[in-house]
Amino acid sequence: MPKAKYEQIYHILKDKIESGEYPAQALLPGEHTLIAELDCSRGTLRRAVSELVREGYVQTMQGKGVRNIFEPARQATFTLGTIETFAESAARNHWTGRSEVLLFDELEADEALAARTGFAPGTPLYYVRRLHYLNDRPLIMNHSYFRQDVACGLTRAIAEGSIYRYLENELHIAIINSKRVVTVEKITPLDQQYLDMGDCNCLAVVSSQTYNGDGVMFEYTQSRHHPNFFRFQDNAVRRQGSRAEADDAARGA
Amino acid sequence: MPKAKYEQIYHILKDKIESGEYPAQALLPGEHTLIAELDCSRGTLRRAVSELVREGYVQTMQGKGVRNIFEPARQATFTLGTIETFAESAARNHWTGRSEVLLFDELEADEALAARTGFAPGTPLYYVRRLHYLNDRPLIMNHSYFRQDVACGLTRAIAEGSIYRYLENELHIAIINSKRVVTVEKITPLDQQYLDMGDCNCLAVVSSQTYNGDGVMFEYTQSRHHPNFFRFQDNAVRRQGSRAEADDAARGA
DNA sequence: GCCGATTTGTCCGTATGTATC
DNA sequence: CGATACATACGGACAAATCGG
Repeated sequence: MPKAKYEQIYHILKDKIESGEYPAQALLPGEHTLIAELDCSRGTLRRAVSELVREGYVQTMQGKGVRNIFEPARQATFTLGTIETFAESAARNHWTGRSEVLLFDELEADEALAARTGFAPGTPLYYVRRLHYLNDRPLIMNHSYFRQDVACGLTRAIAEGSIYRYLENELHIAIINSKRVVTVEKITPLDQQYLDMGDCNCLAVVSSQTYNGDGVMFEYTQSRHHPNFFRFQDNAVRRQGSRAEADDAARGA
Repeated sequence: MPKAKYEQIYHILKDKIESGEYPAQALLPGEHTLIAELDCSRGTLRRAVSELVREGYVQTMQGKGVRNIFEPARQATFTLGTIETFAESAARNHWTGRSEVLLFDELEADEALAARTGFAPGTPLYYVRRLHYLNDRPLIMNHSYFRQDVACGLTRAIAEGSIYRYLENELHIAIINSKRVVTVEKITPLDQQYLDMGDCNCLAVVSSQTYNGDGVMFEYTQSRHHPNFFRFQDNAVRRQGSRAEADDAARGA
C-alpha cells in the first residue's frame, strides 16, 4: 500500500473503474463531489486523475467533465504504459519461466561497442549473456553490460540469481531511471542458434540504458524477444493546442 | 509558443539542457534559484521539471537535487516518448514521402473484425487501405476503420488528402486520445505484394484506437511498418517505493 | 446571440514531511 | 544535529470551455 495520498486515491478510482462502479462511457462525478467523498484537496485529486489519463482509463475535457473510457477486455489483462516483460507474460499466462547464463565475461568497450551502448571507449565492463525460457521454450536473449566501477564484484554466480537484488541490497546502488528504445531487427546466427524462432527471421529488440543516483549510466542491456512474446502498450493524449496536421503526423498518416 | 506558463518554462529548461547551458551529469540549480530566475511558483516549476523527468532529460532525487542526464547524440535527433512516425522519419532524414489509397470501402463489422478492432458487431464502417512511400519505397501499409456515424461523409477523395483535417475542420470532431499497442507480426501475402520487405518476413504493427470528445472509439487503425523504419523511445522512471524484485520484472530479467 | 452556472485548467502561497549531506 | 533539497498536501483565486435557458 503506497503511503502517498494521491497514490491511494489513484488506486481507489482505478479500482472503481475496473470493477464497473462507474458506468462505461459516462462522466465521473465532478471534482468537488470526489473531493468531498475522498476527503482530499483538489490538487491531490487532480494528480490521481492525471495518472489515469496517462494510462488511458479516462479522458478529461475542460467544461464537460471526466469520462470513463476503460475497456475491460483490452486493458484488464496486462499492465499499461510499459513493455510487457518476460516475468509479466509468464505470470499472466500462468507459465513457468527460468533463466540461464550463457556467458559471463569482463571486457573493455571498443569503439563499436561504445557507439552502440553509450559507454566511453575503454570503459571496463562486465558482460552477461542470458537466455530466458518460457515453458521450456527459449524465447528471449539478453546481452547486458555493466560498468565494473559501479557493479563491482559481480560474478557469474550472482548473475545466475538476481543481478538487481545484488546491486541494490548489497552494493546499495540507487536505480533511478532507464531509457529504452524498441526496434525490430533481423536475427543473427547467435539468435538462430539459441532461440526457438520457428520461421520468423526478425525479432523485437529493447535496448535500455540504466542510470544510478549519481547520474552514471552503469548498465546497457539489449533484450531480444521472440515476436510472439512481445507487446507494448501506450496511450497518446492530445495536447490542448495541437492541430489536425500534427495529429496526422502523430499517427503516421 | 504555448500560452501555459508551465509549458513555457518546460521549453526554457529543455532548450538550456539541449544547448549545453547546464553541464552534463551535473545538478541543476535548486528549485528556489530557478523560481527566482524564471519568476514562477514552485508548483509551476515542478510541473515543468516532471515533464523533463518523463522524457529522460533529468532525474530528480529527494535531498540531492535535479541531475541533467541529457545525451545529445541519442536524444536530439528525434522526439521522445512517442512512436517515430512516417512523417517524422521523413522529415528527420530529409526524405520525401507520399501516400496512396489502395482501397476505399464501406462495410459492417463482422464478429472477427469486431473482436480485433473493438467495434460492436454490425457497426457500419468506412475502410481505408493506404500505402506510404519513403523515397519511392513502399514501407508502411495502414488499414483504417472509421465509424460511419461519426466520420460521416468520408470519401476516397478526402482520404487521398488528410482524413484528420476533414474530421476536425469540417466535421468538428474533437480527437482526445488514442490507445496504441505495438507488436511484431509475420507478413501476410498482402504485405508481401505491396511492401518492399526485402528478405524480412516480419514487420512492426501499431494498432490504435482513437476516441472523440463523446468517449466514442470512432477509429481503429493498424499500421504495418517495415522493420528498418520503426523505432520507439521510452523512459521508465522508478517509483519511490519499489524494490529490486519489481525492477527485475520491469526489465524482463 | 448573450448570460450565467458548471466544470476542468492554470497559478500562486504556504505548511509540513522526508531524504541527503 | 542543522542546513538544504525535493515530495506531498492544502486552500484560494482566476481563466477557459461547455451547456442550457
